Amino acid sequence: LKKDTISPMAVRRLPKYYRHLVKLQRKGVKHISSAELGVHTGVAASQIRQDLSCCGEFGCPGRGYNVKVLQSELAKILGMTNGYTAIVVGAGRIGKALLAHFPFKKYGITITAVYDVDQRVVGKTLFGIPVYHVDALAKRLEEQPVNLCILTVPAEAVYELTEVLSIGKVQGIWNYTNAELPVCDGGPIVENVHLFDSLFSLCCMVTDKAGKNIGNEE
Amino acid sequence: LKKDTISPMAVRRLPKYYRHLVKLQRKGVKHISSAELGVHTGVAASQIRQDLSCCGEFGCPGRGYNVKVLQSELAKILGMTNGYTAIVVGAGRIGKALLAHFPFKKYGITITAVYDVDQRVVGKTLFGIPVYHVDALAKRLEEQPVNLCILTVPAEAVYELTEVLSIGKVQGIWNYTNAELPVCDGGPIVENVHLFDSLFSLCCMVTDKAGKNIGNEE
DNA sequence: TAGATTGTTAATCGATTAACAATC
DNA sequence: TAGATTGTTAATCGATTAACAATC
Repeated sequence: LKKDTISPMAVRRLPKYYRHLVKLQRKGVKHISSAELGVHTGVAASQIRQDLSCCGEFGCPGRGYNVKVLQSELAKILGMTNGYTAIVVGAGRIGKALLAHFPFKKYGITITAVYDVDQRVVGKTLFGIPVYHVDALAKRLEEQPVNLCILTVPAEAVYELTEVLSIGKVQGIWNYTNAELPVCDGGPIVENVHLFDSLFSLCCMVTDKAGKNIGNEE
Repeated sequence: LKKDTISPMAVRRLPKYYRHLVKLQRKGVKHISSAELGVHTGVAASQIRQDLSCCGEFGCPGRGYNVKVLQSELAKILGMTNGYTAIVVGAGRIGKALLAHFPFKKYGITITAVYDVDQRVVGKTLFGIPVYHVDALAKRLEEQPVNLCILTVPAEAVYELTEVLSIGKVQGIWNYTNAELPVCDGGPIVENVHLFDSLFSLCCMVTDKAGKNIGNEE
């Protein structure tokens, strides 16, 4: 039963399955059951089956999933085979760290340009990618549309940039700023990294747990 | 009705409320209603009231929430007033980017040490923080426990390190590696950044949406 | 065939939203 | 007092888990 939309919660688990399948294939494992995959990923077997079944029928009753097949099916669902193009807006430390370390190419994503306001980098290249001034972004998006934008600018700049990216028909924004982007319906899909929220969710859980332990074992 | 545990979903929204309250205070706003806060954060008003009420009663019927009071209450709940200490394990680009840019100090977190295996940085300082060899980690944790670890090492190193951190009684791990950490019950709480999953969740949504638009308006 | 494991339906659980008495 | 908005309870919604017939 292939559904027309993957549930939001499933979408967040599929990359985790993919990561594990890559590992399994490297080890030479040919088949894996939902039960076994569940042990490694910390997800219930029935949840995995449900997540996978809404994208199509990849499994084989009695034998489980073919690792190679499932991996390549997930690669398609995750958009790795679409040849997506992306730009990096903001060539600060985070932008540079991503350009240097994140294996975009390996997963089918081509970084076509970097944008910044700093005249010391504009006109040069970073890791082989040409750097343009942010002022040129709107016009360049018109001429050469891209699928994704990796946004690593200071929070003050997001209001204007979100508009430029929306008008420029960017389909997805990977947002590293700690601001909420003012996108409207039909605009780009935003995936927030929100490191601040992530760290303080952790601190909150640590504090919560430590508070409960008073009077208990510790 | 103050509950003894904050729901996992609420924990992930509290930092977002905090961020917005800081903005409001900067603007000089004294009071805010759940309805108004909802417009800015994209969360339903009743959801906000429920999230906040499980931490205590901060609001005032008829007037809303006092911005200053709510902000400082959230700071406490998020652990910002605990004077947490943290170490950075892995002094690569990501570790350095965080040390350079993330305002740990501003939110009550003190980075006490950095650990790496690279002899070129061991013994020096990074942004004023001393860098030690990872081999010294276990012993140093015994002598000087820390609350949090920011883990920015290659995935191969996580198995051993998770054990060292668990034995060393680290309470929380902010995990930047794309591996799942093998923590056991009672061990540190792990908050996964999982940039890979984040990017490909976005790509999956973009692909999903683009697929549905075929035959529609576009 | 017997054992294993799928895809799917039904039951449970938790999270979100709506409603409203209490109250500033 | 009248208007606004809280905290909380009840109703709804969606996501997770359990169960099992189908099937390799």
